[in-house]
Amino acid sequence: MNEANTSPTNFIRNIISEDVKNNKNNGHVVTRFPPEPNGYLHIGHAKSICLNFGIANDYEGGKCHLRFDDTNPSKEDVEYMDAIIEDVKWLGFEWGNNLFHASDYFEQLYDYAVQLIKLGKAYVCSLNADEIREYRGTLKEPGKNSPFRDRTVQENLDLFQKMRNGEFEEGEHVLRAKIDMASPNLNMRDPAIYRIKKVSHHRTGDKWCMYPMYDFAHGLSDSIEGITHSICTLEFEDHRPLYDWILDELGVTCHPQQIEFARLNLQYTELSKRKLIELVKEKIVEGWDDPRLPTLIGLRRRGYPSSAIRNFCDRIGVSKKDSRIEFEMLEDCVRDELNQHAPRVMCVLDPLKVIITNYPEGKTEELDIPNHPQNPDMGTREVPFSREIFIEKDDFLEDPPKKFFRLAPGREVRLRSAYYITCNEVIKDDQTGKIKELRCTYDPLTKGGSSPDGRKVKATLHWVSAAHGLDVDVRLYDRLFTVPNPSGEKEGTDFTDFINPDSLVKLSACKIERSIIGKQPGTTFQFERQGYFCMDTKDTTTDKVVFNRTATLRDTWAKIAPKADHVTR
RNA sequence: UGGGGCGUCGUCAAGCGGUAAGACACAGGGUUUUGAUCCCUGCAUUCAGAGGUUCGAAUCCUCUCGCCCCAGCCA
Repeated sequence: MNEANTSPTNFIRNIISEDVKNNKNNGHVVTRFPPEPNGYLHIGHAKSICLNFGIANDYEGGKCHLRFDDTNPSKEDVEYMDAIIEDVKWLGFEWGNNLFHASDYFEQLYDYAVQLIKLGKAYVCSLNADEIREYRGTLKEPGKNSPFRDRTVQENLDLFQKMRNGEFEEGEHVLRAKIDMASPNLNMRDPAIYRIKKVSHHRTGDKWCMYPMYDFAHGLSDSIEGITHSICTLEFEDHRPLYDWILDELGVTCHPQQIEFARLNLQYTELSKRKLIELVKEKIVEGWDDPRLPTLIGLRRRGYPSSAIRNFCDRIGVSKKDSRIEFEMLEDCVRDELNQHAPRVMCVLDPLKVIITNYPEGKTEELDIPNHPQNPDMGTREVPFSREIFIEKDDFLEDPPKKFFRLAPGREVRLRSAYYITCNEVIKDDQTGKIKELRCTYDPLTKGGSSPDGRKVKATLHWVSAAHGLDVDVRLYDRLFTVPNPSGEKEGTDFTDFINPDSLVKLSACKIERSIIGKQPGTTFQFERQGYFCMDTKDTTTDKVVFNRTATLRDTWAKIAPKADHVTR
């Protein structure tokens, strides 16, 4: 293993390290990530991708193949295949020439099936689907043999050839492995390994009218590719005896070791493909790339850096225990990354006009402001300051509670990197009584944000010059569900019952400093004192910039405020 | 007695017979021109429970309890 940049160890890496030490597989390590192209990748897949590709990276000469498990053309599509390739690349992994498809092996797989028939270990069964289910028995009772179980090899060969030739209709026959109808493991009760599907395949076209099942295709694909460790999720644990049976009966030289780990569950979201598809198809969200979704394409649009996701996958570890990760873990990874690299900028989400009465009318000063307070290498930018500015509505309280130390009548605060201002007057709307604007005075000696006499102010506010600021749309995203485990609530409820109505709040007429002009969509900034925001790649146009909130900043005030004696606005 | 798997801090997770790492969360404190960041400090006498083996057990044995997965011609 390489010394630097390796992921934390886990039980799978322990097994592999032991194998390498014992020179099993001549010391080679080959893994694979085998998605079915029937949906978009999500953060749960990222766990598997980081595991498989991470192992390949960390072991000398290690490889990880990207293989599409495309054995069911009625559910799969090239659209998904392209998206998956894009997502794995984005996550930062490479497979070189090792891009494969189970469909690449259809001919070999067919030969293997023929071989199994010749071995007397597979037969064509002419029971229909319902009958097969009946014959299978139940969890507690054994199944019974199919009446077609004892067809001769020749008869099976003949029938199987005819299946391939398209001489039968869908459902008329299936090819089954001949194992044990009394096995306590239902997967071993003569599982179907080929079924007729008169559907054209996105890669092989109309060449085939029958396709291999997962259990048959998967292990053999692994074997054909020389995979050493076939890592999959827990629900396949019961399939391992079948995986091994197929490879043993066929006597292949490469017999990979299947190892199972627990799939990722994340609080306040859903990671099942079926449910994600439902959210998209029912238009509960705006598409696969909706920033509220845990899909990689959605997270990317939301502004999550791939490094944050990789780091998250390292932090959560790998084990066989069913678990549900707290959302805070992911958020911390995102903040950790963005805090270091996101340039700072000021944006007022909910503007309140402030007129600085003693500042000369018509005057504009260009202030030089650092792009990152802890990292001078990120440079500075010019931000115009003038007599009329906007501050955040939340940053002023006419009658502040004790612990509120932002702006209030008679109080002095700092405008970030600009001046100290003191509020003298509150202008209200005659009709509604709502605060319309503030009249303040500034101290010319505090330019840059510090006073020569060393007096302190308790708060620093972000601001945007009214005449110079740009109007932008901002989308505030929050968790998609109101409960940690939407599918695990009381009986009779559906996960869609718990959609968070406030998961998306659209703001318009937010005011942002104009330094963002010319910046690329997809760039993530820190809006000082607000959070991290990513310029939307889809809806940003030349005359309207749209930002997606990636994450808020940690907000200690939000914790204190409800406990403060009184908060009025 | 259908089969398979899993139970270590609120959430993840190391640990593999020698006396409970780490991360997130949480709670205090310090620094601070972001109530951010950063920095300190605290946070499992105990490993689902009960017995047993041992000088010594989260680790080995026995039983009990709890949770997850499996009856697609899906993957």
